[in-house]
Amino acid sequence: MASTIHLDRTDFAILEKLQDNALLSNKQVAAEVNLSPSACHERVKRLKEGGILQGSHAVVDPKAYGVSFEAMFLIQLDRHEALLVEEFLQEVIALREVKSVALISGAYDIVAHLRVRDIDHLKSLAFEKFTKRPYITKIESSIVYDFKENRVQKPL
Amino acid sequence: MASTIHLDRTDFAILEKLQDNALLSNKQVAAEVNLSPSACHERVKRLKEGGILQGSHAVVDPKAYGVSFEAMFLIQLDRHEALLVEEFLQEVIALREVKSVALISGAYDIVAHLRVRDIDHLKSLAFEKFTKRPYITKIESSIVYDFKENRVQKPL
DNA sequence: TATTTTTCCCGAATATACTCCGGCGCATAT
DNA sequence: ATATGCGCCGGAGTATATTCGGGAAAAATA
Repeated sequence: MASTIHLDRTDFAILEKLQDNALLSNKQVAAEVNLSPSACHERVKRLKEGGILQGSHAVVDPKAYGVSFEAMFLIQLDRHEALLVEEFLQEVIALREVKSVALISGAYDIVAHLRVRDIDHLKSLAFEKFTKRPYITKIESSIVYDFKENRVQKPL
Repeated sequence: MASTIHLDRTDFAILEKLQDNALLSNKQVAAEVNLSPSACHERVKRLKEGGILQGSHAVVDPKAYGVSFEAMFLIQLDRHEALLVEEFLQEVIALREVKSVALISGAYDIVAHLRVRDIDHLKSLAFEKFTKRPYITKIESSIVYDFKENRVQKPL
């Protein structure tokens, strides 16, 4: 079972390297954590099979897709039927402009992170894909001036 | 220059595969986009050199780091001196609990996405690392019930 | 303490993939 | 019609991934 796997210092070192750069060759990772390639390979294999290493993704310049800036919508819903909310989240994440969507507690219910071409695009997105919906009470639309992300986790 | 590179359908197909799974071998990608390995390799090389393919990162189960849930802080600042804000963002993103931080326009100024061990951890994080700061007017603290992310971009 | 068991490492061997290069075909321009 | 450039292919050599067996060290057992 996944949760029963015990991770030692070396495992964390491997995870750190691969979170930083998933394209490192097994040989390179092995060298950086002072292991032979075969030993390192076995660990990585175990981490994958144990569900610790869940995948890896290339990062592509959004400009290549015509994105010029990002925005966020802070959304309030008038009622919270679980089914309705789940359906909404599904529809939202299916939009190509949506980078992420979070369902949260508090004054706002949903935070959507968007990638858009220009202001007109943002406008039409807001009005045609969001505002229209009857169960949305309020949308606070924000431009993202700066966004920083930690792709490498560290022990808490 | 990077922005002058022209991407065709095949390039986008390659980008899509690698965003979905950065560990695909060049051979596999080539097969999926109906190209010989050498031709595919040349394209990937060009995409990297052109700054389109910016890197790739492994995704690790947060539970491995003792994370049990996520939270968000919606933060208001009382003044917006650029230098102060930038410094704050730097300090925030440097925290191991912070997954991402966004500086936005509108009623709130900053959205921080956090990974925490438990409620006590969230509490201490809020009070010791955020609330303390004099220039923070208000923090709206939210639990993240659900979070969905699109790791594969599609043309707008 | 002696013995068993487990865990984890290494090195070698094989299979597979990367990488570069020469040449060909097609589309476009002259 | 001919020339030019661009992108593709296939092959050869090299490097890497992956598997396997065996051995050392630690942990558990008696």
